[in-house]
Amino acid sequence: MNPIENGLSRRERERLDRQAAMLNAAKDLFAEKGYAGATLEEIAARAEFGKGTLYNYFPGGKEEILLAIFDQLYDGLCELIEDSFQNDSRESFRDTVETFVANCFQFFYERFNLFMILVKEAEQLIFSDDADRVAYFVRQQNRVLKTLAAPLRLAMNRGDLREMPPELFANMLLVNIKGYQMRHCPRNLSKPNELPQTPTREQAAFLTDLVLYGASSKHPVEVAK
Amino acid sequence: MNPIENGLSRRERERLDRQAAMLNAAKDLFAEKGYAGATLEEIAARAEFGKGTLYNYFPGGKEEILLAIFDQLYDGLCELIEDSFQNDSRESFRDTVETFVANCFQFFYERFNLFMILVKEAEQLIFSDDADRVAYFVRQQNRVLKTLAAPLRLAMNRGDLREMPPELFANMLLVNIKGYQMRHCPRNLSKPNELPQTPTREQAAFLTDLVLYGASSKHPVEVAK
DNA sequence: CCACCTTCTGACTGATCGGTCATTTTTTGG
DNA sequence: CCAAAAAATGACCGATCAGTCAGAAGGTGG
Repeated sequence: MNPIENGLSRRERERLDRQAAMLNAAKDLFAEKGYAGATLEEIAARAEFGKGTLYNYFPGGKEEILLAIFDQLYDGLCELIEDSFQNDSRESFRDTVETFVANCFQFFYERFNLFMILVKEAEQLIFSDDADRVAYFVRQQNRVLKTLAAPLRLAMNRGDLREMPPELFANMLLVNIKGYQMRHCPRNLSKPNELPQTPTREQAAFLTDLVLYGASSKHPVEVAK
Repeated sequence: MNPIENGLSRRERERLDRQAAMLNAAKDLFAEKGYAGATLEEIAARAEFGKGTLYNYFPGGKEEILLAIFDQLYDGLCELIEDSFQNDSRESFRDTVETFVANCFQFFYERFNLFMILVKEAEQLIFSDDADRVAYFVRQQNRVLKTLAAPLRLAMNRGDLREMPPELFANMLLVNIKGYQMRHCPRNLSKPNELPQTPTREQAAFLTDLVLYGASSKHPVEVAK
């Protein structure tokens, strides 16, 4: 057996590469034609595989592919949370939150078409009577909540936030971001001559102040120091 | 034959009522499950007809139903334009435009789910290689443009707008409204405990000022009188 | 009440597409 | 270079659904 490189054999790495290629093809086609409109044959063709090969990598078929894309999305969100709250403490907690909110907007913006599809499909799936699928979404939701609750807990310990169950504020924050995004969703027409690019920083600041100065234990004037 | 009432026989009125019921069922189901996801059988069932009956009213089948919904949408938009520019001259041209913009936002808001579907399907259809379908959208587009250009022409004659081809400004206005809407699209989750309802009036004012004081021949201070 | 005509209907058909699997192709280890 | 294992493939199958049509239901006018 060949020596192992960064923990994975060549076989395993190639397998992951192929899976990723399939997922990218699927993401493109879902964004273009919707979940129902994209056929497995097209997805396979775009990834340069036969249709049957998809089933070597995703035995659960089309739905497993969709859920794998959800996994990526939730993974990306958790990573984004961790990165945003990477506390080098050079900025105030308020600015850290603003950065986090802006990062969320950016994250959403880069995936607009896909995101809209996924929201729609998620709503479809989560209201199905299949307990497994419902459980899947609950699990993912909780994972994100826990990830965000951790740095919020620290902020509470530092006195930056009023004392409360951190998951509660995590949920409030996420709900506000999603609500704001859904109200202010941009269109990534990938035409460079469209409306100006992501003017979301001041929106992030606005939302941050809104959420924070009802939850922060300090009054805005104190914070301005 | 029975006497005619408001230009239509009972037969004709009943026929139109049934068509309308079918279209409403289709709109609901398209908004709920997307165009691909809604089946003709469901649409027929919701309108309380057999599937075959749909074809008496829409011989072109599912696509004709979709296009009929587009017709309603374009009709509604033209009507909205005419209503908004109903010139009783009691308000300034700027305020008339603001009202028009706000009405557009409202119009969009009331149809959000359906609108998103339609935008998606329109993009799908308009990039098909079927010349008839492309022609249909071009025709509808021009109809709206003409309707809006008429009052703009009058405004130019009154000196409220700089001289230019009115269709040009009509197009600019519509493009801006649509662009703004797509960036600020709300979610009609029909849950009353969601974010506040349609706070779009000040957004309309903002967009109006933006569009107008690059196109108005008068400087803002002059207008303020 | 009947004959005719319109409207309605849902069983049927053909096409599409998700999913399967026997066969072919490629890779691996000796 | 070969045999065996792994991976890839696309013809095939069954389900779904848009669209058809022969016949039922209902209404109309004489």
